[in-house]
Parts: sequence; C-alpha cells; structure tokens
Amino acid sequence: MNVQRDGIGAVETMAVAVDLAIFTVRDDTLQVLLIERGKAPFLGRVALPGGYVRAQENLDHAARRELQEETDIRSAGDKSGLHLEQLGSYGDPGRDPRGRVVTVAYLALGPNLPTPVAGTDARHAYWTPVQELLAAPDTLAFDHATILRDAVERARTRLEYTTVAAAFCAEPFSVSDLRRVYEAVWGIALDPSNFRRKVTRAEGFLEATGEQRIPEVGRPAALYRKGEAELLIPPLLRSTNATRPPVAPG
Amino acid sequence: MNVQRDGIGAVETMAVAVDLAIFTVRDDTLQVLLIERGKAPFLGRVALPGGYVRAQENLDHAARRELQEETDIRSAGDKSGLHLEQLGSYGDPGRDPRGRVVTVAYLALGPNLPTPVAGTDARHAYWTPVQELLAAPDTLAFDHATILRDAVERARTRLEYTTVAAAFCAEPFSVSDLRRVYEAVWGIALDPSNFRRKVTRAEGFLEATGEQRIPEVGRPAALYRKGEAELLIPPLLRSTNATRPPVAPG
DNA sequence: ACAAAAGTGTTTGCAATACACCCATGG
DNA sequence: CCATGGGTGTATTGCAAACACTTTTGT
Repeated sequence: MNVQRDGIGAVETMAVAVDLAIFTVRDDTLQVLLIERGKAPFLGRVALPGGYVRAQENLDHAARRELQEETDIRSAGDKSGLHLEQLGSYGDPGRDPRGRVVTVAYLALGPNLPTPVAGTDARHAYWTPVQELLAAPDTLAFDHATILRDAVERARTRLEYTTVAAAFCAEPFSVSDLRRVYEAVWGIALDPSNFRRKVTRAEGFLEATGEQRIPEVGRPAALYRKGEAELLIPPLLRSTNATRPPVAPG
Repeated sequence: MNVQRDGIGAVETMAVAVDLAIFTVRDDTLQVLLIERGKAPFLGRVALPGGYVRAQENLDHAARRELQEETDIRSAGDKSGLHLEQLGSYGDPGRDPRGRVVTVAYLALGPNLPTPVAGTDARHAYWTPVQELLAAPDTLAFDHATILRDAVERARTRLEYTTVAAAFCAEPFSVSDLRRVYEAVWGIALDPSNFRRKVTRAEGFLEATGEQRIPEVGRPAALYRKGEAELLIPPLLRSTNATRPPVAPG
C-alpha cells in the first residue's frame, strides 16, 4: 500500500477505477456488454468494461471516457439519449489480486447499439444475455457478478419510477417497443392495454410525433419521442403488474 | 499524485475516505450530525463526520467504524435497529484542497440518539436541522452540502419504498410516532387515518406488542415493534399524499 | 380479383380495488 | 385531546372484449 504525503499527512492511498454495466435490449432480451480480458489477472475471463480514474478527471468523466472507448457511443448526456448513472462503490480488500483497488460502478442504458468496437487495448467486446450470467456468476472476473446483480436490480427499479426505459429505444419508437423493453428487463409479460394507458397518461413520458411505422404485418403503430419528464408519476410497479406468466426470452 | 507500483503497474492512487450523513428525528424535525473541524482545511467550519479508509478494511467497515467513533452507537447491523447504507461516491479533483480524495458517502438513520460523544480527535459534534443547512449550503465544508442534499433525497425516497422509517423510532413505538417521522422527513402533514391503514395493512411492517402507552392527554396509543419486512408493499408515495399543507417544524 | 384469415396495434367497457377526504367513536 | 375505526365518492387498475389497419392466403 502506498502512502500519500502531499498535504494529507500519512494516508494510505489506493487505485480508483470505474466499471460499467452497459445494458441494452436485443431480441427482446436484456443484454450486457462484456469484454474478454487480454491480460492477467483473470486472463481470458470475461469482465465488465472499466479502467482506472485519471489524476485530473472526476468520476463521471472517467465513466464516460471508458464508455466511449468500449463502444461507439459519442458521449452520454448528448442527444444520443443514453443514460448513465453511478451505481455504487466496491472496495473489499482482495477484490483485485494486484492490490487495493476501489471501483466505482456505473449503470448505462442505451438503445440497441451497433456491434461494439474492440476496446483500445484490442480486447474483444460482445453482448451477453444477463439471464445466463446471473445463473452462472462465476463466469465473471473480480466481483463483477456482484456488481452485475446490483446493476440489474437498479435497472429494474429505475423502470418503475423513472422514464429511462425510453433510453433503451431508438427514436422514434412505438408503445409496443417500450412495452417490450419493460417485459425484457422485468422478465414478465404486461397487459398491452393497461400499459398503454399508463405510459400515455403519465405527464411528459411520451411525445407523439404524428408519424406511423408500417410493420411487415399488422396495424401501423403510432410513433413517439421521449418526453422531458425524468420521473414517472404515477410509477409502474412490478409488484402489482406481475400477475401474468413470465415471457419466454429469445 | 502518487503512483502505485505493487502489482498494478503505474497507476495513480488516491486517498479514499468515507463520510456519513447520520440522520435522526428530534423535536419533529429531521436533523443531521455535524462535527466542527479541529484542523485545516476548513478549520472551525462544520462538516459531516468521516475519515480515511484503512488499508485492510472494506468500505462498509470503515463507515461502521467512523459511526462508532462519532456516536455511542455500538455498531450497525446489530439489534440497535440502526440503518446504514452506501449513498454514493464523490471524487471531483479539487473537492479536497489537500489533494485527490475520493469519498464514499454513507447514509445512516437512527432513533433519537443520546447526545453524541466528542469524536476521537476531540471535535465537537451536535445535531442540526437539515432544513437550515439546505437553505445555507455554504455552511458546510468540502462538497458536503452536495452530499447532504443527496442524502436527504435518498432518505425521503427510502421512506416511500422501504420500512426504514422504523429505524428512526425507539421501540416500542406508536403509529403516531411513525407518522411524525414521515411528516418530519417529508416536510408535509399526513392524514392520520389513511396513514394508519397503510402501515398496518403492509405485510411485515409493524408487529403489535399488545402494550399501550398512556399519554399525558388523549387516548392511549397501541405500541409496535418493527416487523421483518424491508420492502414496503404497496409503497407510501409522497407525490400522491402531498395534498395537504406542509407541517411547521419545531 | 375478391374474400377470408391472421397478426399487430388501439380503444372501450366494466367490475374490483385502492385511495383521499371526512366523520364518528373511545379512552 | 388524541388515537382509532368506519363510510363514501372518486380515481385507478385488472381483465377482457371489441375494433382498426395491414398483409397473407385461399379460391
């Protein structure tokens, strides 16, 4: 352990990293972006993308930088609609065999993104259904199974009380697109008519574009943009809507 | 900035601290524990209690240790009913003039605690109404006004969806005691009758002791213990209950 | 070419429930 | 005076059915 003597006196210092749980919905399934590690420790194992926080950047900036390095996302906060928020910090001694590393985990939600580019250090990156990972937590390096579990739970809760579900949809999107996001993330089937009533009634959630999308088969769907509201009032609760059997993924 | 060379290569390391927003309800008002700083920087200013994370302890342990050092609380997680949870991390460069310090903020909720003991480094500690602090954020050292604001918001949300409000009440407590907690934290008045229905109907929130408390005036109140449930189903939403005028504190 | 069927999105109707607000009663 | 319980009108929800719009299939 190092000791910092700048102006703090004698204080043990630690490496600080950010790790990202980047989610999207593909094939009606919640998926997370994983990278295959190209060096020890956990060489060849899969892990959440991440990296060390630099000396002159704040935590959010480090997260955005890593996000951009791992994907084609320009940057969070712009018009891409991508959602980025801090999840929590994980700092058990021994969570990284190289030494004391405290990591700040971030949660990112985005629409069905282009196939991710290889990271700067040429690691292969790909989407994986979270359901498989939750069933086999030992697949992931470090304590990333714990982080992933917390991230999934956070995402599910966010859908209940906020309008971030729209971040999973490329605009413009239909009410059915949005409903399939909820069904994929929660893993349950929802009643289409009640879902429509709730999301259209909620102030500032959806903004009609007036356009329509003609599908391969079936009635055209009205299209919407994400509204300006961040909070979903009233909320869409899992507990009260989980009356129907779970939807089969894939 | 330091550089760690143990096994991580050349990585800038930082000091890691924990800061605590310890809340209680006194005099029907939400109050937070502050300490008066005994050394530079911000000498003489007030701040949230906290300290550096040690080399061999995890983040939660550091928070519990600081909590114990600042108050008489034995430790969180035991039968004291005290609630402790991670709030988030704050790591802007420059948030601490001594150097790069990333702090992990914790939220603690407890019953009307005994007057806090002086900290180990003889700093004076005392309860302060959060309302005053939110109105004068420059009072607090570092970025603690930001942390406090986030902590208050988290506490308010926690009361909606979980049963942690009981952590503010010394057992046994009455339904009115619990209602006054909600009113103090949310800053609004609640309908006693509806409140009773909701909290008594919620599975596992309250556990009747069979005892009564005879007040100086008025009908005796039935007494309860906290039940085993952590989640409050259905939730008690602020937005739908905030129809009545705010309650005057103090 | 026309009609029927099938698939998806959208709207409507109703019973059950939950809720806010108000009043009554009890210690 | 305060805790507790009940009642009522309104809003929301779960459930189900019908309706609208389009493509595909059958003859």
